[in-house]
Amino acid sequence: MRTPAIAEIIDLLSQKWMMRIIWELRNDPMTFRELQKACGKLSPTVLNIRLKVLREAEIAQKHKDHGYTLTHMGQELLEVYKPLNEWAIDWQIKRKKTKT
Amino acid sequence: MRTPAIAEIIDLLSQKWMMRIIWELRNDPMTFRELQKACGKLSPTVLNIRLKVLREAEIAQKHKDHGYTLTHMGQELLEVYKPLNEWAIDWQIKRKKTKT
DNA sequence: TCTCTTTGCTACTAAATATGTAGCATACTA
DNA sequence: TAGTATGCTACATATTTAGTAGCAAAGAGA
Repeated sequence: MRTPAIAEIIDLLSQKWMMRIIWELRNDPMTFRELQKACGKLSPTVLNIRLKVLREAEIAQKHKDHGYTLTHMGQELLEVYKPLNEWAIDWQIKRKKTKT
Repeated sequence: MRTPAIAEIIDLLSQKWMMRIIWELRNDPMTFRELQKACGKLSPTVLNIRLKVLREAEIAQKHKDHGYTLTHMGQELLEVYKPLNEWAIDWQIKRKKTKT
């Protein structure tokens, strides 16, 4: 029995900063340092490792001149963030009601 | 400027094993130990911490008798996994073509 | 040509987080 | 009443991340 596709992407996305980096790349293109700033306290060590993985996974790519962009697959992955975003807004509202 | 809802859920889901635990909870209900086995090498220490966060976030809940289940919000979050799963299958196919 | 910036990225140590194993208290089962 | 399964904690070891400094390459301006 082989690893299901979903398990593979869950593993990849579960690494710290991974989802965030993809999310920040929605504003194509981003330089290495812009990405770092956008994420807050993300060390260059980790960013470099994450970008390497994202490139190998063909989700992001390095642009000729400067900066990084999402590949076509990457952009389609970004589409998944939409329902997540909608869910998150709902979640925030419902939790506010529950609190205090 | 407050934290966007999406950023909050990205932070939560980016913790190691978090996405996986939610995914495994699709087969409601799961005991603590079943969850641990399902995830592979997930230590009880971490599982306990994650479950606490998930309960506070009202995504999972502890069942009276044994085991854990997703809340209503949790089940709706699981819906987001569907487009992710479809994407992942596509991704796996396309990457196979590229390789070797 | 000589600085001054900005780029992507590496090195290295300290801090944070996860693993792995043992085991405890409770509750149910035979 | 001994056995088993439950949720969970403790703690030492291993892995991962943060934080800072800095380098080599590329471009801009004087």
